[in-house]
Amino acid sequence: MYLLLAAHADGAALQQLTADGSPEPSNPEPRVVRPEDLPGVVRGLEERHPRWIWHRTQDWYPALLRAGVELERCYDLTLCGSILAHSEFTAHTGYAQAAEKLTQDDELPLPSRGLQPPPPPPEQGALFDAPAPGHRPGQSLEALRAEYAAQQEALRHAGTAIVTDAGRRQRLQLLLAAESAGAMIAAEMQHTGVPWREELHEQILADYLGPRPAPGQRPAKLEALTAELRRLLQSPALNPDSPQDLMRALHRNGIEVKTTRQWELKESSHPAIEPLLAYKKLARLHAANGWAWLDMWVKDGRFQPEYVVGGVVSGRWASRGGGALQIPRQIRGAVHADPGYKLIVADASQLEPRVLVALAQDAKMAEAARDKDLYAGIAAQGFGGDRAKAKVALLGAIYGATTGESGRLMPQLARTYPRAVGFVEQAARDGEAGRTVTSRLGRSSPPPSDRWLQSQQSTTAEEQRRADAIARSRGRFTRNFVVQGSAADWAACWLAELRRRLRTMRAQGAATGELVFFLHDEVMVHCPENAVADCMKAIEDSATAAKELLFGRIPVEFPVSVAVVDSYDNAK
DNA sequence: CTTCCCAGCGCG
DNA sequence: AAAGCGCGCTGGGAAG
Repeated sequence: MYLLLAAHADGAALQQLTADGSPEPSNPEPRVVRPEDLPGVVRGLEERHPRWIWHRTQDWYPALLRAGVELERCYDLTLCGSILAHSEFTAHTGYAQAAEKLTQDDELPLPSRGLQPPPPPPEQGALFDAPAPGHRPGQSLEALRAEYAAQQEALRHAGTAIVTDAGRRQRLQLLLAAESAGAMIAAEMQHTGVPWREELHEQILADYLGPRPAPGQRPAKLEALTAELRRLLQSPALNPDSPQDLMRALHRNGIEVKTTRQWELKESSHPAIEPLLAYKKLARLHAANGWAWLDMWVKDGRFQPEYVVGGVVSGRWASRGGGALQIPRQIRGAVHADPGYKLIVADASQLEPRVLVALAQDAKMAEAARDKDLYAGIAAQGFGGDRAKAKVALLGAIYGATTGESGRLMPQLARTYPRAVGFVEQAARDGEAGRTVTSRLGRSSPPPSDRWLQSQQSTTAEEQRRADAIARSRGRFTRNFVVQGSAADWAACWLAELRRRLRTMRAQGAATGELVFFLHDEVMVHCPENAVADCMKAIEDSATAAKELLFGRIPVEFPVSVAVVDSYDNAK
């Protein structure tokens, strides 16, 4: 059952659709629901397990969650439209071509075609008080119905320009489902929040920085280090937070650095370097995750960041507010389970290299990937047992390293694994030549930038040199895109499978945990102690399911390492 | 005064 | 030990 939910002047409009996006013949008339009635109506309809179709999950779902309504599945027209408009699998369809034309004409697409920046978060409670999110032309029930029908039509023809390919269609359909599930999970995780103990955070800050200072003041430890630096560098007014100021002071003392980055500073043995590095470390903690951050972002024991699904071209999520995807190790001790609960922290081990093995179908590397430690397996096969070397070489292949040790190891890696290396090399050549590349499930890289297109017109030798640099830069991007994007495909499926299993457990009346955090290849479940074993199994089963959804039954393992802890800093 | 960009560093 | 990919956030500092 498919239910389209759209904004309406009097609240919301609902219409039942068929799978291809036509009005359901037995019940074709839309129904208008007043805002205050919407949660109850939606809750009632949910019993029929519909797929909710809406312009953006962010428009509707947060407010429904606040009203206590959780839903099973949805179809996010904006996120799916963005994928379909750019995917190579649908590039030959009218849908993608219309989107392309809109881009060229520089018009605002309907409803989005993935070209809009992410929307600002809706006002608290605004949905049910005001006439609805985005009551705008182009987002009427009829416009959204037509959009859904157009997307389904494009999906039906997924394949190549010559032939519709059931495998590609299935993968793309899976991606759309996983992306939409991701949008729901993002809203649910924001609603739930990460369990965060303010007093533990404050204790960490006090240990590192000293007591909380007055606003605008440096904490005691930073103040002391500043005084020491001023003395050692004979610069009484030095502001160590100013790179320019700092650079001048270093030069006056014969420390000839070109930047003030940590690694360059470490080259020098001047006595001021050690306190300077200490200062930088602590200043970062104070500025990024200090008392101001705690005041701003943690309320009632929960950190509730906004996740931006589709915020990264590769399919990874981004986040907005609070730096949710950059929680530093220093303060992870503040992430702490509630009494009677545990945190289950699981991450996919060496995900990107394993994804490369599967993409390239490199049988030799697959042998190495049967090891729990893929790098050790590779080291044994081609690097004389030197794990560090194997790791640097493989990551270098995925990122496109050209210089340094990583670059030097590439020939050796290519000899041992011609298929795997050949796969990323091909992606790099495609990117250099201005072609797009595509993840396993069908998310394609953006077309070449204007800069790249401009550079193709180069005439002089100097221009040609710059054009080559631009092409190589795009090559590194597309080389990485196929791996990072397919890893994001896998992670999206993992997350969606896990959510489904956790919901099933709860529906069966079992104790179960809640997803509270997701970070590229890592999930955190906040879980009653008596449900830990079942949740761990769900996490592991979901990882296997994700692998098979992407690649079928292939002899490559995607192991997850799982830690059951009270506190995030004990998770590894 | 506000707005924008950069350097630097946190995460994967 | 950094570099090769992808992000967000901060303070400083320049531009408007």
